Amino acid sequence: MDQDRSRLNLEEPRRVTIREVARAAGVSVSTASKALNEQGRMSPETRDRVRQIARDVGFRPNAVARALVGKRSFTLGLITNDTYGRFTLPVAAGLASAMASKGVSVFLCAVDDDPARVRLSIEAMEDKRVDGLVIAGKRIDRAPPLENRRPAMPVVYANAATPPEGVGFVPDDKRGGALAARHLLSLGRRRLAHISGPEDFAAVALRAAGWCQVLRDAGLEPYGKSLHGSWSEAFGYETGLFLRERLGTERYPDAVFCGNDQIARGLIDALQVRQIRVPEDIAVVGYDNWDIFARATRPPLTTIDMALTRLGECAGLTLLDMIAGKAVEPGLRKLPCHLVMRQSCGGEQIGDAT
Amino acid sequence: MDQDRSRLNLEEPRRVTIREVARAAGVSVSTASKALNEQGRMSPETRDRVRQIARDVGFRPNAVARALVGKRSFTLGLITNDTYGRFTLPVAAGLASAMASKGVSVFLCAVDDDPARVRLSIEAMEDKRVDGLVIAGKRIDRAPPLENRRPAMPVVYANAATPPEGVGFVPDDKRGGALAARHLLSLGRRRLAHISGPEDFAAVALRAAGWCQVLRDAGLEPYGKSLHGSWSEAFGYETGLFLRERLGTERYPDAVFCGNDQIARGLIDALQVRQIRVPEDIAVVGYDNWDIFARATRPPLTTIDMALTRLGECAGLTLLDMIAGKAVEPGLRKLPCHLVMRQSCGGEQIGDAT
DNA sequence: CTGAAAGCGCTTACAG
DNA sequence: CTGAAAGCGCTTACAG
Repeated sequence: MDQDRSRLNLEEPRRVTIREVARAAGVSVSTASKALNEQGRMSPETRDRVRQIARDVGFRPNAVARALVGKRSFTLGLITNDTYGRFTLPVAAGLASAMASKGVSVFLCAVDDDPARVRLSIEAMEDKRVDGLVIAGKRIDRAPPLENRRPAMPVVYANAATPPEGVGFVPDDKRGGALAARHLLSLGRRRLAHISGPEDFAAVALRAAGWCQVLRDAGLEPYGKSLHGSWSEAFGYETGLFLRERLGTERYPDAVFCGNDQIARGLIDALQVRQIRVPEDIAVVGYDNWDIFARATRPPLTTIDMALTRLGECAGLTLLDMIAGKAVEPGLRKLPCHLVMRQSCGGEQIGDAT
Repeated sequence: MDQDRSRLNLEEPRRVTIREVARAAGVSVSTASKALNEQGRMSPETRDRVRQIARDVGFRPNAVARALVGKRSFTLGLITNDTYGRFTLPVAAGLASAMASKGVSVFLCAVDDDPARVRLSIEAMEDKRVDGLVIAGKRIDRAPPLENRRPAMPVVYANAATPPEGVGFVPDDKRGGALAARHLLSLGRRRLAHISGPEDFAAVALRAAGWCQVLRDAGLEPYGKSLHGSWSEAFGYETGLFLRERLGTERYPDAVFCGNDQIARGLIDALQVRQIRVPEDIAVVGYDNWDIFARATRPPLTTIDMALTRLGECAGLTLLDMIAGKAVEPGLRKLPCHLVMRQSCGGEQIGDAT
């Protein structure tokens, strides 16, 4: 056993405790604690001496002990049903990195959509006394199945359905749709078609609503039927092969706004087969700014970015406020999207904003 | 403040402690503890009574207190520099879910490649007394910059460079290359070309080595030069447009093994432009089994799956062994890859293994 | 078989 | 200004 440990360099380092710091400084443990935490009044000399010695011996307070006495663990849980990761990944990255700079660590709980795993995760987070929970999803009208469990700590929702009295953050999809419309109008396009994902997604309706409203404000109607299918290249491709037939229009549209980048890519590939030029004949705007797609499309895709990393940051910072007892209004926060220009719309290329 | 709490349903639930369970059961705290943990000898009656009462009042032991006294936090850290997420995401999912079923939670630390953030993360993990650390990367010949810090707890590397005395898990890329070669040979292909990523990636050399060895054992030489470029569709596409020229061959190959799915997809798109049929004229094998690419390629891609989710699981389970003090041999474990058949090679379609 | 005591490493009133 | 005491919620020897 000792052999094994040494073979793997596992010798437990006997970590230095505050007691040893206190003794080395010739003060009591409580004085050492106060010096280290800048609490209460004390002579600058002893405070500095304690801190210097702590630094010298490499003292680092045991966060577990601190959590036990302080009722704060400086720890958060992230519960997500998006194991596929398209959405949670940027959210998690933004959250973890914003929290790291506040000294807060984040537990990752991947739960699929299994209520039993959700329950287990929440219990684990409760047992470990996390200060708060971020509940993240892959669509804004669903959430991991919490059933009726109300977690014993503050909760913030991120890119997921938020209950009436909860606090949640989602991308402003309506504004995203409006951005796409305004951009295409500004380029002089007038026959504006829309192809999107399944109708039962709230995001689909919101993006379409923002899109339509801008068109109507400009005195236009959406060009042709609005088309719905899976969030896949296959749907975009198959639609692109028979675009006029599907839209029920005589002419081709001169612009298409697609509900995500995959649909946009499939569409563009099919238009190429049909010898239709993008952006000359048809301008295309995608949605998601999923790099790996948007950049690889020929031509590279102009698309809407939902700023999910920022969403993760905001969710975390708000959760920290709630944990600190600050007043936080319940409700849904819609975070701004932005347009990333590449080459699928022509027009001025202001460069790649990513 | 009380208003705020109630508005947000933040009333701190006064969680029940073991002391209350003990009192309700009419025993001492130590007896209650032993009953709950099945430690020591005691009469079945009191044990059952205590446990029943604990269940009734919904007692859940405070994991923080347990960690403090037990020197085990049932907590792991995952440190990754793959914020892009292609590799870490499946690794993290496999790790977190395998650990969850053991009652172990995983902290997510995204560090980019910034040494300062690595140091901060490791210190945070040490302070929080995690039992062990998984260090994950995006390529097998690099790792997050630990500098000379040796973490104060057991470490396992996952899909990252592993130091001589460390324990690491990587996909068996050499065998992956061999699998691709054997598959194409079995389909009767004989002019076998290879296109891969940048030469300085160890994975590139390993895949090529496995590939070449199988060819040589079959009395063949790789067909044409082996080509290297970025891990992108663009490289695959541009190579596909001028395939013979790039390979330096007179005829087209009848099969191409690509270093990743993106290159394969770019290649296939270009071959379509050139009116070359896949798989009839050229069979194509990718690498990664990145769903979103492999399925969307026309035709869907036969490719090598690195089983990264399983890699995350294995890394976690081994780390648990090390934490438990079991003997674990240092060294690199190469985990098997497997071939996923779709339609880019023809041959028997045994179905989609994903 | 059961309980009193000590202790994990820290912080926080409270005396001096 | 400094320290002794109590306590966070548990577990673990050790007596009885």
